[in-house]
Amino acid sequence: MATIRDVAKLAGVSVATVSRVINKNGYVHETTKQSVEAAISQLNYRPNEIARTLYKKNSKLIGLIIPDITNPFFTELARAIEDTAHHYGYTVVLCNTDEILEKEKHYIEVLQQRQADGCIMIINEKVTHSNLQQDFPIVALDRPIHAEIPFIHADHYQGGQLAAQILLRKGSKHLVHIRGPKYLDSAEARYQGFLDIVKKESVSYHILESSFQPSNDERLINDLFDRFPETDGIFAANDVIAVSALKTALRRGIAVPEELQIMGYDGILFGQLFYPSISTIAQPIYQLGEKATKILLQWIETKTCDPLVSCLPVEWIERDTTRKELLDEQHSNNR
Amino acid sequence: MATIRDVAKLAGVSVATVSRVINKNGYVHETTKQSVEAAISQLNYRPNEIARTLYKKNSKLIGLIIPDITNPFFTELARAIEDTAHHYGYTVVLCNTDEILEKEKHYIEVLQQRQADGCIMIINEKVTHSNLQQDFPIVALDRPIHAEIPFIHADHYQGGQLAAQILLRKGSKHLVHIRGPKYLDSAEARYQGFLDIVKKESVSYHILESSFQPSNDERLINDLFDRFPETDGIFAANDVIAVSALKTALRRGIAVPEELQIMGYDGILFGQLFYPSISTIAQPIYQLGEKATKILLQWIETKTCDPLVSCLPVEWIERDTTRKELLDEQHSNNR
DNA sequence: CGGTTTCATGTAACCGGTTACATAAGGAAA
DNA sequence: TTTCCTTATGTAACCGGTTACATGAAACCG
Repeated sequence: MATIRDVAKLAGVSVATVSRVINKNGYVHETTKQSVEAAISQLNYRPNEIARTLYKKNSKLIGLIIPDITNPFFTELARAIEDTAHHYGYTVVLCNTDEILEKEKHYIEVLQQRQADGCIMIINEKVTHSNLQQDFPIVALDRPIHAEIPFIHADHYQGGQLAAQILLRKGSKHLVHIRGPKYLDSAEARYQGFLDIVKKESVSYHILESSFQPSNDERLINDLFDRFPETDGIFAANDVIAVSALKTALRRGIAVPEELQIMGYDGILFGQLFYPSISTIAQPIYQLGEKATKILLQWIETKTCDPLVSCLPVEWIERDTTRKELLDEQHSNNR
Repeated sequence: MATIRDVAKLAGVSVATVSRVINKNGYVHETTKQSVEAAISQLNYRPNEIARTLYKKNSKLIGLIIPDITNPFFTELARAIEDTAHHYGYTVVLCNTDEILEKEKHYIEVLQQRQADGCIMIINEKVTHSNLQQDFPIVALDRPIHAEIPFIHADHYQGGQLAAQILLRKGSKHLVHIRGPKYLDSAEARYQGFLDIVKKESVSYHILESSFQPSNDERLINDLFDRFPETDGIFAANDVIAVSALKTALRRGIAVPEELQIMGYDGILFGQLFYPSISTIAQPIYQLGEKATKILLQWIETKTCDPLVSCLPVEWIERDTTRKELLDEQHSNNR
C-alpha cells in the first residue's frame, strides 16, 4: 500500500504538495500537479482514511443502532439510511441491539471510540445524557430518547384515528384494536387515536395487547374470535400482526373483508404479497430514514440542528382486507 | 475527550505505562497499575480506536457488500453476520449495491481506504483480482467470485432435486419450475437439480424464468395458468416467487395444495406467515452468514484460510402448500 | 527600483495511540 | 563482589495523513 511519502518521492515533491493536490487546496503549479497525479496513478495510491480521520477528527462514519434488522420496518429504514448516507459520502455501521440495554450502551461506546461522526438510534431505554459523550450527534428515529435529542417520527395519533375512521366508514361495528406494548410511545399514540374515534362514535370495541411474537399473536387472535365472535373489524398495531390476524381468520373460515375487515400499520412492502393483500396505515418509511439521516448529517457538518422534532404524516393504503364500498357520511354518523 | 497523555499526566507516569496497563502487556507495578486505572476512570478515558488502527493496521471493521438489505434472504444473512462479527469484537459496515458494478467497486475502495480488515461479498460480477488490493481478505457468500476467493454456499443442486422429488412423491404430475436468472449460478444449480429429477422420472414439466419483481411475477404466473392449466406443482426459485404463485393461484380459485402444490426456496421466516404457509427448501441462512464470518475472521486473524469452498446442506421444511400424504415409493416410481 | 502581493513549495509539528530501545533498581547466582 | 536476569518505567520514533509556518521567486505597483 503506497503512502503519501512514496508518491512525494516519486513525483519529486514534498508530502505537503501531494496533500494539496489530493485535497485541491493551496497553491500548486499546473506542471507539478500533473506529475503528482501521474505518480498517484502509477502507484495506484489511495489516501488512508484512518490517518486522515486521526488528524481531522471526522470519520464520515455514522452508526445505525436498531433493535433488529430482521424486522421489515427496520430493514426498510436501514435501506433508506444507507442510501442517504452513501449519497452524502458517509458510511454506515450496522448495530443490532435486540433492545438489550447493555448492547445499546456497548455500541454507543464502540462508535465513539471509532470516532464515528454521529448515529441514528432506535431504542426504548431513555439513555441518560451522562452516558453520551459531549457533542456526539444522535438523532432518535421512531422512538424518542430525550427532549434535547432530535426526533423523527410519523404521526401515530393521526394513524390510529385514520384506522378507526376507515374501518367504521366501511361498515365495521365491532372493533378490536390489537395494540403494541405500553412502553412504546408510538403504540400508545396509535391506541389513543383509535380510542378517541371509537369513543366519539360510541361504537363497541375491545383492546388487546400483542407481544410482537407471531406465534403468540395467533393464539391471542384465536382467543379473540372465541371471546368476541361479533368482531368485524381489527386494527392491528403493525402489519405483521395484521398478517397473523388474517391467517387466523382465514383458517377459521372467516371471510376477509366481507365478514371481517383488517387494518394493518406501517406499510411494509411485504403487505402487498398476501391474499388478500393487507390494507394498512402506511408510515413514510423511506422518508423517515432519509430525513433522520439528513438531519444527522446537517448537524454533523454545520453544527446546527434545526427542528428538534419532525413529525411526518401517515397515509392510508387501500388494499384488500378492507371493503371497497364507502358508507355515506350520514349513514355512518347515525350510530 | 481525554487522551492517553492526559491519563499519563494525571497518574504521574509515562504514556507507555498507561498503554501497558490498557493492553495488559509488559511489566507494570501493581501500585502503578492502580493509579493508572484510577486516572482512567476519573477521566472516563477510552482509547481512540482510530489512532490504534493507524499504528496496528487492524481496524476490527469488516464490510458487508450485499445487493439489497431489503431482500429478506439478505436481511437474515446480515443479521447472522452482524451477530457473529459482534461476538468476536468486530464491527460491520453495511453496503447496498443494487448489483451495480460501480457501487461494488466503490465500496471495495471505501472499505480498503478505511482499513477494513476484510469483507463479505454477495456480488454477481466476477471482480478481477486487479481491482482488489493485495491481501485484502474477502469471502464470497451465496455467489462465487473467483477460484481463489473462499466461497460459502448452500447445496442448490440438492435443493432442486429435493423440491422435484417431494412434489412428485406427493402426487404432482405436471410440474413447472420458475427459475431464477441465468447469470446466477445458484439458480442454475437449482434448475439442474430439478431437471435431473424430472427427466429421470420422465414427468411433464415446463420452465419459466422470473425477473425477481413481484408484480412481473404475478403476470408471469397468470400466464402460466393460462398456457398450462394442467399444472399441479410449482417449484419456485425462491420464497417470494412462491408467494406470488400462491397469491395468483388463490385469486384464480385454485385450491392449494389440493389442486396445486407450491414449493418455495430459501426458508425465509416470512414464509410461515402466509395462509397456507409456504412449504420450502430452506437454506441454513443463519449458519451461512455465521460460517462466512467465521472464515473471514479466521483468515484475518491467522492469515490462513482453510476451506476454499464450503457447501452446506439444504433442508425441506414441510408447511401447508404441499400435501400431507406421501405416495408410496412404488406408486410414484410407476410413471 | 524598493515594497507588497501572489504563487509555489518545503519543513516539521501534530493527531493519539503502540512499541523498540534505553535505563535503572533489586535479587539471585557464581 | 561481580554478573546476569527480572522487573519497572521512560523516551522517542512510528503509523500516514494535514496544515501552520517559513522561505523564496515572480508579479505588480506607485
